[in-house]
Amino acid sequence: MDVIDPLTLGDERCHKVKRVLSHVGDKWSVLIIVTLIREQKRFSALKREINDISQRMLALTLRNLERDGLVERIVTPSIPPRVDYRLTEMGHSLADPVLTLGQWAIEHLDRIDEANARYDAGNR
Amino acid sequence: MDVIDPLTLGDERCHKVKRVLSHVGDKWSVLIIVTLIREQKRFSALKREINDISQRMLALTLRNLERDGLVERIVTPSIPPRVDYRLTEMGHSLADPVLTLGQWAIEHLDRIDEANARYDAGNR
DNA sequence: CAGAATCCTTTGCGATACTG
DNA sequence: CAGTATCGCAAAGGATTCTG
Repeated sequence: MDVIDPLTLGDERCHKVKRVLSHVGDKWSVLIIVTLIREQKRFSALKREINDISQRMLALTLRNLERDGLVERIVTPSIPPRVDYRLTEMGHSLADPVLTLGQWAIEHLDRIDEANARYDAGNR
Repeated sequence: MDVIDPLTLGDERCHKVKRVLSHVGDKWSVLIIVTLIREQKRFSALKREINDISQRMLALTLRNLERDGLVERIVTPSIPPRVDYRLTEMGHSLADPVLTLGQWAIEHLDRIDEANARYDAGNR
C-alpha cells in the first residue's frame, strides 16, 4: 500500500501510524526537529532556543527522538561534558513533511483565528 | 515570510504555529480529518470507524475542529436527529500535508520499530 | 441519534533539588 | 554542562448516566 486509505488501513497498521503521528504531533518534538534542521546543537543551545521548554521535557523528548532513530546523540567526553544532538538521515527526511505542515499553519493562522472569533461570537 | 525559519521566527508567531500544530498533532484530530476526506460522515459513523475513540473525545475534538473552521456541522432536524460532519475547504487544504505526513509514517514505520528495538537492546 | 454532564483515574509536565 | 530523581499539581480522557 502506497497511499493512505483509512478505509482499508488495517487496525494494526493504523495503530502504528497513530503512534508515529502522536510523536510527530507532539509540539516539543516538532520544535526540536525544526530547530535541528540547519545544524547540530548542544543541549543547552536547544534549551535556550526553544525558550519555554523545561529541561525535563527537553531531555525526555530528545530521548524519545533518539529512540525512534530521528536524532543522534554525540557525546564528547570532556570536562565539562559536551553533548550535541543532530538529525539522522531519517530525521531529515521527516523534516520535509513537518515543514510542509508548519508552512500550512503559518499560511492559515489568520483564517483560523477568524474562525475562532466567529465561532465564539456565535455561541455567546 | 514564506518559508519557515525557526531562527527568524518571532516568538509571537512561533507561539501561534505551536498552537496550530498542537491541534493538528492531536491524534484524534488527525484521524477525524483523514476519515472525512472522502465524504461527510455522521457522528455515529465516525465513532464506528475510529473504533477506539470515546464519544466524549469525539464530540470535544469535533467541536474544536469546527471552532477552527476545519470541519462543518450539518444538522438535519428530524427524529431521530441527524448530524453530519464534513471538511471545509480549509479542512481539505489541511488534509494534504497531513496525508504527506501519514505517508511518511507508513514508509518509515519499520525503520522506527527497528530503531526502537536497537535502542532498547542497547540500554538493557 | 447525538450529544451534555458528572465522576474519577491516569497522565503530563513544571519546579526543585541533586549528581557525574 | 548535561542530565536524573522526586514531588505535586493540573489537564486529559475513559466510563457511565441522563436528555432533546
